Amino acid sequence: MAGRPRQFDKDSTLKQALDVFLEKGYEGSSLDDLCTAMGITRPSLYKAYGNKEALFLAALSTYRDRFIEQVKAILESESNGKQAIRQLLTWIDNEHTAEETPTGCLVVNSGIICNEGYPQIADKIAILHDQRENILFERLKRAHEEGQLKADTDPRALAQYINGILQGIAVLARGQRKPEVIHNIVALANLTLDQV
Amino acid sequence: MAGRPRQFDKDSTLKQALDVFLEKGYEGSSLDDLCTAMGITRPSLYKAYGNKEALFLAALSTYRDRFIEQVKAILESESNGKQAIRQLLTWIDNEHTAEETPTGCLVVNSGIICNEGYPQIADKIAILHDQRENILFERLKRAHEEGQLKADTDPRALAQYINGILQGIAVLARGQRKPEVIHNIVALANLTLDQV
DNA sequence: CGCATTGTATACTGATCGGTATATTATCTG
DNA sequence: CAGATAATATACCGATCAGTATACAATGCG
Repeated sequence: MAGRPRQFDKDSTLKQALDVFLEKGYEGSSLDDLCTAMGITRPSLYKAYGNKEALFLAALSTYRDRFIEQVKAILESESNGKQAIRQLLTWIDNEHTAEETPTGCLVVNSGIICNEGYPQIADKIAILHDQRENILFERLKRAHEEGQLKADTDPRALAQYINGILQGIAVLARGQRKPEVIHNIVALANLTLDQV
Repeated sequence: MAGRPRQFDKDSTLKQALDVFLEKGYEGSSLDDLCTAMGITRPSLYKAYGNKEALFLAALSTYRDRFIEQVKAILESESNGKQAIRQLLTWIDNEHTAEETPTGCLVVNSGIICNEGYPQIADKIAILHDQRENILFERLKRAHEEGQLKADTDPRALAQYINGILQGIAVLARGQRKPEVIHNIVALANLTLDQV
């Protein structure tokens, strides 16, 4: 038998929680912060999501889904694999320099803090890192097979390199650095792509 | 008139505090954690360092000093600027893959967490980031002037790129990733250096 | 309507946080 | 030794943390 219906939209409150986590990090986001931003009270939050860690994991999942969806779309938008990676770098550049608030990347930010003391989060972060690398790898492997990369280029190593570039950019975007810095990094990463 | 002498070595306890901050981050390191690792009690810590934030800033300074000293030595160990950067990348690689505990880089780790809520720390982190970039820039500028880089290469942009690579590696080193990943990134960054 | 069910609001819990007041201990000076 | 000074140890402070017990409000079903 159904009782009183939930008086908020679970997806939109989750999105609001995600914004808080992005800005303040996992430990830095208190339940007061979260409840205020989500416009609900603590018992409602716990009924809907379980606890703080489960809420974070749920937010992390939506973040991952959004991110991977966009990355896949970009990687498939170009028939040339190398060109697809260049598009990805440009997109990441815009993504991290357009916004006002320097939030960086939730996966990178959380991976730095939560590797100890929060095993569930650490495990999930590790999986997300692997997923990212693998998406890049799959696309580059195809490019390699299609002869768009040099024969002696290792698609796995190249995927790890691009992934590393993305993480370096995420760190810089978290600070209040000038957008120019990220532009320059992307430009030089593109130089690398000329050689593989 | 001197009273009771301090019963611990301020430098060595600072080093122990640094290890805690490296492992657990600023917010994640409680005073109990710090006092236990340092082998002193809270009042002693406050007498010697002021408070938690001042202790962290002091630890950050020693970390900076150690880091910059080593970087400068490496950058000056080679007469060729490009070769010096390659040495630096190799050193960073060893540094982040040799140790057992994945600590990453204190500047990178702290910059991600403390950019809001701890203005003093955020300011210092920003300065340290600039210092790092400038050390790389100075060396690359010299290399440029000595004709070791292409005429149209911008030493500033290249310094920012290398700095970004170092930060990406620091993120990866913080996780429990395979050393192979960092090796591959360094190898591809070296490819970039062939082109500048 | 009456009842079961489920979400919401208020107010609270024990634990832990950074920081400190008080008292004691150890040193230097005279 | 006596007194001044400074570091130590114990025990505590208010604030905040994540999480919850209790009471109330809103729905569906009969």
